[in-house]
Amino acid sequence: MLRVSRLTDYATVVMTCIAAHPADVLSTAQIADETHLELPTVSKLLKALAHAALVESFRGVNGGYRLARPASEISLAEIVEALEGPIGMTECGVADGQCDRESQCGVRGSWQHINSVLDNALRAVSLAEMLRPQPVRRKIAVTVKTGEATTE
Amino acid sequence: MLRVSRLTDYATVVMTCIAAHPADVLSTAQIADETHLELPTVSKLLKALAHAALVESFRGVNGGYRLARPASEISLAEIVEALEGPIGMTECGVADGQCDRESQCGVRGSWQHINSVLDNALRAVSLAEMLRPQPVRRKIAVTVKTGEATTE
DNA sequence: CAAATCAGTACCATTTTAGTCCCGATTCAA
DNA sequence: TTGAATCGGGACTAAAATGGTACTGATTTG
Repeated sequence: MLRVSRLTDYATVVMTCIAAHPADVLSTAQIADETHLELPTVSKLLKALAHAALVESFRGVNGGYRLARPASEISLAEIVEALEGPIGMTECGVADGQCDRESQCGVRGSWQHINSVLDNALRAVSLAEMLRPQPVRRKIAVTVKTGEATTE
Repeated sequence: MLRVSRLTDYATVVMTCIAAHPADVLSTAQIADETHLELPTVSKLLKALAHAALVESFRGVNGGYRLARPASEISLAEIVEALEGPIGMTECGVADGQCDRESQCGVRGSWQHINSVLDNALRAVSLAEMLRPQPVRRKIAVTVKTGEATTE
């Protein structure tokens, strides 16, 4: 599918929700309420985000979560990594022993290049930017179905 | 996991295999043999690729497959789309009715930006480039686990 | 006509994902 | 000191996607 998992998608929503209240410690229940996500799901997400040190947790009666760093210093890449592990589009090891053909190497190299571009893009977007209502950059991908590479 | 499916990975290998024999019509069996992939799997891949008009098929005794266009005019994006449908990392519709909060819009916009970057990168790589043994571009992504954005 | 080969569909097994639940640990407050 | 609120961690289940297989039919060549 070439897309991020739904939980990761949710995680960005949860993070922006927390970032929208920089001064407060929000409980899981509050966050679930604001984001309209199920409480157990939010709980699971927050555990992963806390584990990645993107949010701070506080136990006890008035406990909850808060950003571990300013929103401007948290990148989309970090949120993705917190939920899905290291960023990379191919398994690289899967097709290992089977393809010692001449063609294989080129494929590997190309995929690694794609990985690098994607990684940089994810790292360049901060949580603070995601907070803004419409931080629309001009270039929106128009996926042309029947054409060839239109951008070249 | 933010990665392309294994079949898509295989498809790039199959395509480079065909591209390595520009003059010939290769049967499914030959391709399976060269790529060391299972024959039924290769067959399935080729059907998808033929359906997307990336390869031409020929029936009958000496039938098989051939590139529909020169390798230089086929992009990685087209191969990915042939196997996985339109490129996009979020479902955009999933979190639709539930998040009319202020934060939501920014998240959407940011993901669309990422999509656009990825789409351009995939479109910029041609099959011909994948054929070359080591077309390594310099920037290889080093995914640092505990640091923040190191590439910025 | 027979053999080779692609086309299409349907099917199954495994893995992954999403979501839920439970119980222990911690903190605050009465 | 007791109890309520809240996080922490793990186990568990159900559903979906994925990868792989099998079967049947159509087409072409000789």
